[in-house]
Amino acid sequence: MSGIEDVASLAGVSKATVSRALSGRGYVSVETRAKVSDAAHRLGYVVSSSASSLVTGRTNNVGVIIPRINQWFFGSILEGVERALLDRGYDLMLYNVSKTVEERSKVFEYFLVRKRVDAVIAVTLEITPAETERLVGLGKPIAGIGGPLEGIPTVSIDDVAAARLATEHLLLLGHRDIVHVGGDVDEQMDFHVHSKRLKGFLEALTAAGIPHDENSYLATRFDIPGGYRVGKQLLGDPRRRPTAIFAAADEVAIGVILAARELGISVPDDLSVIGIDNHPLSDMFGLTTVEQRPDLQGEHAVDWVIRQLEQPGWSPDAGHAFAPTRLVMRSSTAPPRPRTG
Amino acid sequence: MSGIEDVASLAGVSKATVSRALSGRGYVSVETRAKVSDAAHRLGYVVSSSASSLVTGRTNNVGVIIPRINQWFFGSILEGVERALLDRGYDLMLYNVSKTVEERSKVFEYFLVRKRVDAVIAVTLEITPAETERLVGLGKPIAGIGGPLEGIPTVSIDDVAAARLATEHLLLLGHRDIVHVGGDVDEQMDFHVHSKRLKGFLEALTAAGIPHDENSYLATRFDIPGGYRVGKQLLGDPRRRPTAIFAAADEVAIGVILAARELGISVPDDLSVIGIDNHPLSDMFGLTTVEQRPDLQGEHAVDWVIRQLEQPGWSPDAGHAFAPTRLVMRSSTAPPRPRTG
DNA sequence: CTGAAAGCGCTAACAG
DNA sequence: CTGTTAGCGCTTTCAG
Repeated sequence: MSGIEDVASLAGVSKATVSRALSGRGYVSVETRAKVSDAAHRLGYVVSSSASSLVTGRTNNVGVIIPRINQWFFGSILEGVERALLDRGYDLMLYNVSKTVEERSKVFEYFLVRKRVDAVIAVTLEITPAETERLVGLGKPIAGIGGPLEGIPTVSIDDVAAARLATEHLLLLGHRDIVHVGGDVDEQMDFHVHSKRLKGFLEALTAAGIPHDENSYLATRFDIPGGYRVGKQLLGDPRRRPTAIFAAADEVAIGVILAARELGISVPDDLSVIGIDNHPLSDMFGLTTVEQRPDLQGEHAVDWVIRQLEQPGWSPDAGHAFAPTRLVMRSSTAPPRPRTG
Repeated sequence: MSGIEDVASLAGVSKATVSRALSGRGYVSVETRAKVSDAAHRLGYVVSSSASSLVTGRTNNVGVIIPRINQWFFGSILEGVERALLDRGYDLMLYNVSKTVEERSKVFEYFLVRKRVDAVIAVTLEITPAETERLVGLGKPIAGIGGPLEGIPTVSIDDVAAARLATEHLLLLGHRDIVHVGGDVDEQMDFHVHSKRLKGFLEALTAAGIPHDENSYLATRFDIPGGYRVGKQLLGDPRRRPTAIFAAADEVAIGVILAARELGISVPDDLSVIGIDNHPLSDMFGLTTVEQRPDLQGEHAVDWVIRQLEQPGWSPDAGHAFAPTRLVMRSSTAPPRPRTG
């Protein structure tokens, strides 16, 4: 494995010139540059990142803290972040951190501090003020995705607006008897998501002058089995059955649809269902949904931190950016069936 | 950010002693060690990984090359690898590499070589001999998960045996008319998986003296919509309908079940279905399956590379290890319905 | 535009 | 058991 010295002597220049030629920093004549990169190529030379980091203080690494991987939302974020990072020449250091305190502290106290990363992207992390302080104290660019993090710029969709949009769609179709199935407070996502989506739902109902009570809302796990379970329970009794359900996530909505099918309830004839996400399976189930693009949110966060890295002094205008959403209409919604009798 | 020098002077010892005390390498008296770690703690000192890597040549980083993230099998592997790595004090550098040549070469030629990783774990990568050579040429421990990689130790389940097990289960129940739904050759996983599972299927049929022809096998995408599509097509015509289907992955099996339900075909009364994976959704669909644990495969690969790192000279006995599988029986399989008439 | 020299912060002999 | 010393491989002034 050849070093900069080898390249220098093969090219007939000094180490300094090789460094300048290869890194692009500083003036090098065109022909010298050519000679150098030729020599580097022939030797298969590649800079030692440790040596280079040692002197520059930059690692070209971005740490990503994410609570889980094997779930569409999180996986998509990770894919988006990864792509964006690789594109820009950075490496991605993955920290899959669950909610257990020890694991978290291990990452916060130990891994992240070892001068291994230039910046940090935190995904839907509900962190304590102390942890935030620690992160910020590193003096490194940080961006969050998902929940708002006090004192850290974050990107997410506008959960309230998305929920309102979904609810309004049902309202516009003529539904009056709508139930919202949201997420469990201490499961999966940070709870802001759940409360905000509920808020948007209630706002839309209120604006339309539709009354609601505690039966208008149900919580369950944010996955297909969670939706299925709640669907069975909610749709089992024909007298209590709403004409439409707004699920806070597509997976939940799909679970509801599966439950409805098993109960012989036709979607959308007897029941309209709408979700949020545009999950890959949603198309197959004809699910109407408010699309969010976690991968783009990931890219956005990457842009932020890299910009801060490359233009020192720059910082995001606002503490928070909203990623776009849009309504994707499919066959799971329709006007309520006119009452017979 | 204080350096080793600061700790040394606060503790009243030399830099070398600090290094020894904190890294655990070399002899240090108990009391000195205490003094040193106390000082380090008070200063919030943490080694500079670049400096340390520069001299030791070790980065405490393991690179993971994986073709996709947002799919149960791959996500589970990644979770398993991540957990194992963090446990052992290593960081994980993620390279999400699709099949496009440019992306791959970028990783192989550039990222991996920058002395950034001590070892590499390659997940279901079908790499060219040249790429293998490049990887091996790095002189770093490598392990593969999934497809066998020529010249690289790998871990995977025994696909042939797993498929045989699934098929034998159906056979034992009395099924004679079984169709295998496998994966598209140029989709998703490397094609060895598909051909091996087909092989196991055919072996079991042959051993049982059951004839098969080209209609015994169908390929589709390894996901729920893929299974659904093929299910609709295969089950649409009552005269061609088999009594059982062995899907090469649970997601495909679930798609088949959904298709069957829509066609009014009862599972398992009219059709038995079995898959491979034990996907989280399988329970909900009552799917009988051959369980594989991608997370454990990930841990196994981590063990291998770390062992090589920590005991130089050690190498896996065999070029390949089989991860365990087991049959998880649920309600989607039953004896074929006795012929009427 | 290029070269010489001085480290970046740590570890690994080697003596003591 | 501990200190001294010499780099690891690069980048960056600072002169030319």
